[in-house]
Amino acid sequence: MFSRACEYSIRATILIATHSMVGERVSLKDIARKTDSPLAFTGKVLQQLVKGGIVTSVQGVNGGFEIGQKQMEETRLSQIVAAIDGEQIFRACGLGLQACNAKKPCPLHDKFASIRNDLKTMLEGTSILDLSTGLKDGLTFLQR
Amino acid sequence: MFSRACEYSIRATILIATHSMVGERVSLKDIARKTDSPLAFTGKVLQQLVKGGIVTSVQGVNGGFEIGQKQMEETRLSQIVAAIDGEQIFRACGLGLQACNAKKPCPLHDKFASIRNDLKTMLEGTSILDLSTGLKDGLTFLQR
DNA sequence: TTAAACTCGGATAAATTTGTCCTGTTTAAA
DNA sequence: TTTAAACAGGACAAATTTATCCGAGTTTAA
Repeated sequence: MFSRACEYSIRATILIATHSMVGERVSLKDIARKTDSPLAFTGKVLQQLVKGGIVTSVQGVNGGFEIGQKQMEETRLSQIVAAIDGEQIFRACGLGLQACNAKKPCPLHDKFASIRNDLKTMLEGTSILDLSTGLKDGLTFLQR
Repeated sequence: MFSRACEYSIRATILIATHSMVGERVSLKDIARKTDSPLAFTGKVLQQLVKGGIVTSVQGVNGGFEIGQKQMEETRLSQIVAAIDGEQIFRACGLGLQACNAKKPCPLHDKFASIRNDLKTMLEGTSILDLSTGLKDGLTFLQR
């Protein structure tokens, strides 16, 4: 469904949020370890999120990644997905046809659009905070 | 959502069905042209469908691909997807975590499982015939 | 001022997916 | 029986995604 890069970025962001909730930063090293993600590659995708204004990074000793309280409340999962995988997933035809639309639909158009819209609605309705509270409370997990 | 190979295979199968409805075979050449797919690559994925028993091929002059009436009624889109992309799409965790399940869920588990099940239900409830009739009647399209 | 703990970013490598090419085999018809 | 149309399949090439490596810059604290 999502690319690896996107999966890593979501896992990382959720972890960062649980630390930011208690006023801590997380290093890339810890992120990679606690989300079972390749360190250097995760570093790359996190840079994209920094550029996208979704998380903040601080260099130097005691540096790391963090996300503001307001950011984690307001940022939607859809924004992370869009930042890494692009908007295609929200609009693309299920059969890969460029010209497919409601007026000239592919055979799967209606049925697929329905699912795709449900996905979009779900991603737009889910904040980073929503995903992070369960992890912080030990109700959900990020380990492989 | 689906791989290119899977998109091509679905497009090809739908086209084959519209021809089989009127007792014709379609050549790979025609399939590639009418579904805007790369010929040789589409040939490969069609071989997988032949091996999977979803479509039938006939070699030699006037050969081509076909699908039986019963096959197009009974074969579900889910079977094509499974034959090409595997079952992962129906079971995988949204965040790519191997160990994610209902008892030890990832933060997105419930919301994602819901969408994924809707997709599964849709694919299992859609037959090749369902997709082909609209195309045959000129109500839907396969051209890019 | 030096060392250590960090992120940043370019280069490169590995793996996977996508795509092409070419040769062989089968089949029907001329 | 020859020829041409068609699928089968191996080898290879291109493109994309995933992943690693390394040097450089930044910041804190000893």
